Amino acid sequence: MLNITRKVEYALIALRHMQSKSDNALTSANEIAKQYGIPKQLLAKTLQQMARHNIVEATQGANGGYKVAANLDQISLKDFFEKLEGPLGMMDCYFESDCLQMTNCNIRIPIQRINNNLRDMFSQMTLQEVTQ
Amino acid sequence: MLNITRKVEYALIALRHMQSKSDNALTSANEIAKQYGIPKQLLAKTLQQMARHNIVEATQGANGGYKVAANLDQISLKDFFEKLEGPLGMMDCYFESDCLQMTNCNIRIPIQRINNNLRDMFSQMTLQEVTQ
DNA sequence: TTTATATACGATAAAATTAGTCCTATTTAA
DNA sequence: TTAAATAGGACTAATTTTATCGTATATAAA
Repeated sequence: MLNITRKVEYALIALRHMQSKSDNALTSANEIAKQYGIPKQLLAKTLQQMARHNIVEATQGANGGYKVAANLDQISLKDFFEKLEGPLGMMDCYFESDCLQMTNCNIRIPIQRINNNLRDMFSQMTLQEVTQ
Repeated sequence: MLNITRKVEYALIALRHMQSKSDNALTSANEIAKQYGIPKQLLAKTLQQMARHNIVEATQGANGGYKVAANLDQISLKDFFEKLEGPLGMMDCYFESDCLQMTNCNIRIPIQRINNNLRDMFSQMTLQEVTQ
């Protein structure tokens, strides 16, 4: 319960791998996929998604690849998770309001308190802490 | 991401509902299911599971039902979640060690740190805080 | 200019998990 | 004896997650 997704897992592995290299070195999706036994296409999509969010920078073509583009200590884990997977919360009604039971629901408020704690916690942790 | 399951949600709704009644009053699965629009059978199973863990106490037969049996302020949310859904952690390798990539994995240690934070947070919150 | 190796990305399929239902047994008050 | 309730195993349906397929585009190097 409360598992992170493979996508996030792969993204973290990739970031950490890239951070261990010199600043301008490029890393291909293939290289990471092989080394860690990760499905290449899925990893590629994840890297592309990070590129769209300017977390990594892509270089196309032969000898291309990715490198870290952002200051990872300025990106909270909350933001990182949300960039990859969308809203971070224990129940959807934190964000959406189309639950039919809303008027009857007796745990909405307390769940929101928990949610806030959870989001605060991940807001205070940075990507750097995981990938350094 | 990081959603709780319906089972946990239904359990919380049921507990809160029961807590709003006088101490020895019994509540049937049917009553809760109707009032909150929850599938009755699924709710019943959830109540049964809580009964097995002595969170609620069941009375069988006609006019039977459930009532809160435990001191909810002495049960952490972590324990509650784990009673209903098993190990609480962001990645299974926190508990299991059969991941083939273990030797290569570069994020195991940092993820364990996050996990510890997460578990600590839910260890410090009580069921009572959600259901009061 | 061709080829090989990359990224980009939409569409779809497969797998796993979660949610819900069905059925039967047992218990107990009326 | 009947009705209403819990107990729980087996199964089905729905949803989400994970992975693959196919094609387009970019670029370095032969």
